[in-house]
Amino acid sequence: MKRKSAAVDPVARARDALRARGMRWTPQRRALLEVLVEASGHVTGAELIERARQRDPETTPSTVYRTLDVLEDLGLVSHSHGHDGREEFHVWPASEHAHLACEACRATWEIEATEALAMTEALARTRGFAVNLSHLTVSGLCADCRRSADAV
Amino acid sequence: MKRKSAAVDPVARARDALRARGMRWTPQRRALLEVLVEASGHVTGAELIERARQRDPETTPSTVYRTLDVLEDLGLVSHSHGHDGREEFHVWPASEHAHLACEACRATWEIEATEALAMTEALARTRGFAVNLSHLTVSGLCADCRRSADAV
DNA sequence: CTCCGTTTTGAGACATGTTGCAACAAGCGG
DNA sequence: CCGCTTGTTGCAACATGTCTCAAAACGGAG
Repeated sequence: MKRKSAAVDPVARARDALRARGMRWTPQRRALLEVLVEASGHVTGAELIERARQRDPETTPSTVYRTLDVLEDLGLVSHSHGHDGREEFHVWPASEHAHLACEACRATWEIEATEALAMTEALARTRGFAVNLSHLTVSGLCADCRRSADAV
Repeated sequence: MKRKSAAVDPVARARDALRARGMRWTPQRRALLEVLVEASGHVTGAELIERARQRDPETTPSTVYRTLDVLEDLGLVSHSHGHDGREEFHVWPASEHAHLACEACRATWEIEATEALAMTEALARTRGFAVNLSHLTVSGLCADCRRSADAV
């Protein structure tokens, strides 16, 4: 008998977190959660809508975006903006981190909190500003693209 | 006789810069440039379209955005993305700088290159990554909003 | 001044989100 | 099991950009 433990199954944990806040567990939210457990790394809003539609073609964008907002409040996803401003969702971040994005080749990397510490601490000290690291995307040119640009 | 010196008038300088690259000087570009010389600080794309329409109601969005792209190539404007991903244009930046944006009160500040140096240098050293500081917006909570949040 | 090649423009479709509002339904209490 | 209350959904309109393509026009050559 394969029964999932509520403490381990992320979908069940999300459900409990919602209920604990007086929010509701709906088929739409369940569907998106199922999409999310199968996603990894970064996904755009459009991709999530696309995948949710494969399960249920009735899926509407506004519900997806609203659900993502709720899940972000719960800390289950976080979002930042790519170099072009499009939203990118990061699912179940193991640790808080920022992103690095190359404007030329579009590759991205993660910047762990420790690596950004010098800046976030400086801002906290001099301005009392609390940086939202998860939302941060640093763009520029990666080492490879920089070399290519020099060659021109 | 009030004649403008080409070396001083920013609109004339933009015109020359365009021509030097084999690009053309059109009424639409001139109109946007005139809007820009009267703008200061940060403006969103929508605001620029709005203002350009006050001069010429025929102004179309695609032309405005394309012109802004061209002017960014020339270094006359730069753009970054606000906390919600919307474009924000910075006109004739005196110096390269990043932005700080409070997610709660929407206030913004500028971060001079020296202040961000610790991070940009670290990324250059460890990853060979060249940060595009002008495009960078760091979001989070400012000192005031952080206090308010604590109070809740 | 006219012609021509090339760059720009404008129109409209499309992409990605956001928002207001009326209808719906989750989950609680009887 | 039935109704209520209140959180959610879906629709449709809007907001902000981007892209394609034919038509217009800049600006240099003749």
